[in-house]
Amino acid sequence: MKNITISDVAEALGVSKTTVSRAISGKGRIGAETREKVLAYIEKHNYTPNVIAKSLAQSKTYNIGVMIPAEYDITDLPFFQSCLFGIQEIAATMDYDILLTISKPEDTSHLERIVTNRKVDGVILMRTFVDDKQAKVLAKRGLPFVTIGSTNVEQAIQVDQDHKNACKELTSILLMKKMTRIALIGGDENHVVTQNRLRGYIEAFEDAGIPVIEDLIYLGANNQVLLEQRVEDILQKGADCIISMDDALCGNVLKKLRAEHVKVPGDIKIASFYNSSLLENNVPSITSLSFDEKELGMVACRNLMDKIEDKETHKTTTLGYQVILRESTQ
Amino acid sequence: MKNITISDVAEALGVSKTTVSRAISGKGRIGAETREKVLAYIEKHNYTPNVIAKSLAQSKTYNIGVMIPAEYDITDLPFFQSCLFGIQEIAATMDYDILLTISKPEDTSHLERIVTNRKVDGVILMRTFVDDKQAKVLAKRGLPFVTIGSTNVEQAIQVDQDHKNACKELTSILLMKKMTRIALIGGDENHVVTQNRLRGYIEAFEDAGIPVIEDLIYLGANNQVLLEQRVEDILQKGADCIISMDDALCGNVLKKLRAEHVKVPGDIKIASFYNSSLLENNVPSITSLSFDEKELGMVACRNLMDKIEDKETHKTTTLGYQVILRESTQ
DNA sequence: CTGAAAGCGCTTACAG
DNA sequence: CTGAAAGCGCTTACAG
Repeated sequence: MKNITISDVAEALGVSKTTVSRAISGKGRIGAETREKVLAYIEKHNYTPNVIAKSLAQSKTYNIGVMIPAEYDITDLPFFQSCLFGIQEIAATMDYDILLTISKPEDTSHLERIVTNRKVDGVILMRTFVDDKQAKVLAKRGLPFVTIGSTNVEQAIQVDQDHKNACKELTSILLMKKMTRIALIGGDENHVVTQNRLRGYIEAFEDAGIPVIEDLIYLGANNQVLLEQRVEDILQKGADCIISMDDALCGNVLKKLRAEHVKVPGDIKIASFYNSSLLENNVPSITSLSFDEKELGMVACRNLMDKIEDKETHKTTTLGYQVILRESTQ
Repeated sequence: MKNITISDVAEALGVSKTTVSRAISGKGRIGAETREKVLAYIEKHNYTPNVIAKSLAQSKTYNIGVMIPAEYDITDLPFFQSCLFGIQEIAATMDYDILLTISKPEDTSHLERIVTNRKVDGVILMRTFVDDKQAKVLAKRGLPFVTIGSTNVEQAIQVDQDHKNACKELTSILLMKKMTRIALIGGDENHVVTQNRLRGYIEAFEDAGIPVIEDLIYLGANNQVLLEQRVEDILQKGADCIISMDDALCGNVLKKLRAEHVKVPGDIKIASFYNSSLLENNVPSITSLSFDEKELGMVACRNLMDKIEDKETHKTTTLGYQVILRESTQ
């Protein structure tokens, strides 16, 4: 039951290992006839190459690392799963596999381990941070990597959804609908994406010539108690709309409003990000920004593959969005 | 910038590669003094072993494969993420990495590829099926593997949550509360777990000496239209309670009930599985069965590691559950 | 306790 | 177009 190797094939066919290797890889000159002969034999005796040996000889692993941040709310966000799906779809077609790592973004030990152990040819970071330790590690090591989300680490190949313009367009529409006291509740301030959304929000006000009410901007709400306080605050300040930066957050906002007997959209309008299944069943239906996460993963992976194989790559790719207006802002 | 190898260390220290290898691995006799010397040098020049070379020499990859089913509702279920988290936590401590593959359970091509390419030392199947192609492939290849969920494939090491008894206890409680027309809406009939839950449901009726109403059992509801029809059916048949086999399903049931102006728990009681964030914000709060997914992943991984290293392993492990009674069944 | 040597299964200059 | 040989960086009987 021992595995058949390239030597076995060579011996059986009376050719050299070199020839067999060439027939398989398609690299180097080789006679058509010889190639056919080798390929036929291989097929018949179903020889399968030992990828580890190939790895060692080529210093390639045919693995890509995918880093998922271990966040408190990770179980709430379908985002990563959809995205991963896209990555895998592309990777599989190129005969690459995915080495998955879940870790806290400030803890680079897992990342350093897989890099040090040379277990991957490149890495995809599923989320970027304002001070991005992981991106820096990769830049320093000189390993190809792409970030999902923008970053100021120069060496990164970036693929991003256009959160800034998405948030800007949403805010503009709300302003057009005569809301002006629009509260913005945000996720982690260390996420680049949070900053981008904020920028979009502000630009919308600027374009409309309406002053931003700084008081209504709340970033970094990361627990239920704090969030409830903020919602109370917002209500007291007489806001006419709340934009939440993700559906999990928005779900909690809605919960609090319900508890306070505040009607949506009667008393206050509501909008959210991601259009995920989390709020799918909410009554009223929730206005939301929608992105294509699977496509995002596919593009990220394709770019990484290109970079690994030293092909030309776009340094930055930005994907679109949809604004879906529903009952909650009517 | 070339990587320092075991030969470099050996040469620098005037010892043999064998000695260096032994100092690092801790295998084989070696003098304490020599070992210290090697270790110190390695530390100072931060030598890191080439895992690929080690792999080739040992025929080990230090990777475990994790197979996630590509299901229509995968984005809805936080289950896999929590479980994965547990797996990775254990794997990392053993210096193993996770090779993740998402694929349709009837399509074994991805699995066969990673096995054929010898990219993993063992596999965890995240879900089992009544006719489990993936488990069969692994059994045939003789690779160590553990299944999350039970299976009739003999070679499998199984780790499961006690869905049968969980469902039985829940049903018993509902029966005790004088509900008897309890509808059961299930997921895919090909999932072993679906069958186990059904068994628990039936046993509860048997134990109570109450006849099961076959008419109220609906398995395989996999789209919204069909589901809505079934809910209409259930209402018409005068059921007093609906148990849904997962929170995504339950969310859709609740949506339909709301549309029909049926009050929960006034007109009908509701119970669900998983106790996930999906229904966290629902009003009324939903009675649910709760499992520890992360623990599940940890146990699965630990068992696989043991199997890979030829240690004793429990052939079957069953983890507990909690019944959380809330407003929806009051 | 230590080392020389073969081996893991490929790839790839180099030579012909 | 084809091959002999060295090399990738480890591990591991075997001998001493």
